[in-house]
Amino acid sequence: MALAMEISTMAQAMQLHARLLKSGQEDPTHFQNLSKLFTFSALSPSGDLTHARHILTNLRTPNSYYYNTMIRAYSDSPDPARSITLFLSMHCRREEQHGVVVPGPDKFTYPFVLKACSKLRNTQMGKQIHGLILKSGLISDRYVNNALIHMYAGCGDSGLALKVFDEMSERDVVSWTSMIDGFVDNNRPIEAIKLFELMMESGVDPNEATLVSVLRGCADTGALSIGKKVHSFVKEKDLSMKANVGTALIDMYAKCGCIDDARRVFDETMDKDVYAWTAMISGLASHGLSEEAMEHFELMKSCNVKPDERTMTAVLSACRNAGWIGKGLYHIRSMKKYKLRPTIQHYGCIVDTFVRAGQLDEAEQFIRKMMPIDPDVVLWRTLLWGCKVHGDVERSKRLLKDVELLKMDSRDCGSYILLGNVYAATGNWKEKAKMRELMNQRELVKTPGSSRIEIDGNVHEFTAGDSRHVEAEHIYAKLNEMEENVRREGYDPKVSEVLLEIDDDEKASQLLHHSEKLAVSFGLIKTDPGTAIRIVKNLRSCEDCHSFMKLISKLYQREIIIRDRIRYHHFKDGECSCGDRW
DNA sequence: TTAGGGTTAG
Repeated sequence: MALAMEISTMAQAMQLHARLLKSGQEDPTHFQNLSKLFTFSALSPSGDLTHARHILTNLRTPNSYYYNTMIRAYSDSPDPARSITLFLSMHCRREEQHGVVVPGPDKFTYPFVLKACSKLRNTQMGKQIHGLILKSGLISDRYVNNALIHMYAGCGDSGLALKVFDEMSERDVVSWTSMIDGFVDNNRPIEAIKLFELMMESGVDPNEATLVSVLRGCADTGALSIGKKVHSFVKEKDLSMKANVGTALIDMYAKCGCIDDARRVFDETMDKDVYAWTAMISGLASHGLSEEAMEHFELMKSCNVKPDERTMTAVLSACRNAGWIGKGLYHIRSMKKYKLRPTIQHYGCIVDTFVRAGQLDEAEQFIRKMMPIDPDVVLWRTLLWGCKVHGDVERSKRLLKDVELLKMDSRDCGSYILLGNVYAATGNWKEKAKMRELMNQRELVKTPGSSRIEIDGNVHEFTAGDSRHVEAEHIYAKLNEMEENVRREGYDPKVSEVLLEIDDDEKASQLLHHSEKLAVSFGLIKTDPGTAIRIVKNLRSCEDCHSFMKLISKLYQREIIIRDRIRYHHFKDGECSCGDRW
């Protein structure tokens, strides 16, 4: 016991360990202490992995617990590759220093090393380890399978993740959650929501993690009614107080256009941390409520919650949406105070603020002279987009020469398309044609715009020019009919009747979604603003949509709210709250 | 042992 009390620092432990090794004595108390110290240094957030590794290296008879714990610690560290290296030494039963034989991997080893593969997005290694698991006979282990799902999804292959999930004989809540989360992370939120529903039908009780994942899926698709159902579930189970679920709810409501509900959840959330505050600030900012967003930021600081990089992005985007250049500059400078280093996103917000205010000179100077880091394609594209909007042909020509956007990221179709548009705006049709040709040569497929809409709890997804939806024929027929009406008579109020008819007969027809046709927006007229927001959320041709909404709000004398990529637009009597900068 | 909240632009 005396010995146990003695060992309280790593140095003492090392010393004693060396002494004991030398004398050949083995004191069980000592090893118990060493094990405790090892676990502490490997697993506590303040732990020192070099110490833990040192202990492991010097053990005479290391058991798999030590190795597994070390692999686990490495997989959570900033350098997960070490986790794989150590795993390989276990796999090869490689002898470490002092002739110590390394234990082989067991069912605890695999989940940790798979996590490292996921973090490194190393599918190849993940697949090889999957092979080893098959050979080892551990493939029926639930934990191992759950980790495999997570690994494949984390590496961007939700198909393989689903294969593992499907082939599992016994699934638990973690299996379901990992798969749901994997779908969300791989931009398949509709499948995520469907799987969640299937999970409920199967009688598996979701936990907080599941709810958080499915709420993220709802936020991505605008699936408000499912989000609301989840919220009721949260209330029933009395989970709403938890900050993680609260944050997911705030984000979901804000992204579905229900800022009041977001505020309500925020007020109910106990122990608001930086995540919850950031979700609220960013939601307010995207709803054009910049003043309130800044008030929340001040309030957050007065509650002793320190902002992080993401909070600052939300704050800067509030400044951007309000057109506050001075404030934006003030806040990006203030980041130093919080020991935060501005990233390209933060600088991007500032450049965008200049661009939106039409201060293209300032924007360019800022990129060239004020930024301590190299600008990326997105930044140059923001400026180029500004040239197009503000008709600064000379600058765009100069930028095209100087910046060589295409070389910076030759796989990014957005640049080609924007450049093509700029050339077209300057009347340079030859160059525009060249862009198209270049895209073809490099075999770039134009990423189509896509949007999703929820009807009666089902989320439908559409891709521009896509005709795979089961009701596609009807939908496109109606779209064409409406488009014809518009073309013939300007705006035709009969359109709303057509829509009502569609609404009664076939629900699917609300899914008027995007093609880059104006007709897209018609579906909003007889639906609530929340639906309107959700439909146009991903619209590409915002300019068309914007002018169309002005027309509709005037004709129908009602308020319409839509959201483009940056903010919400409130149309009243044909005027938009954003000051109509289109 | 495994899963889990907030960011911009396009």
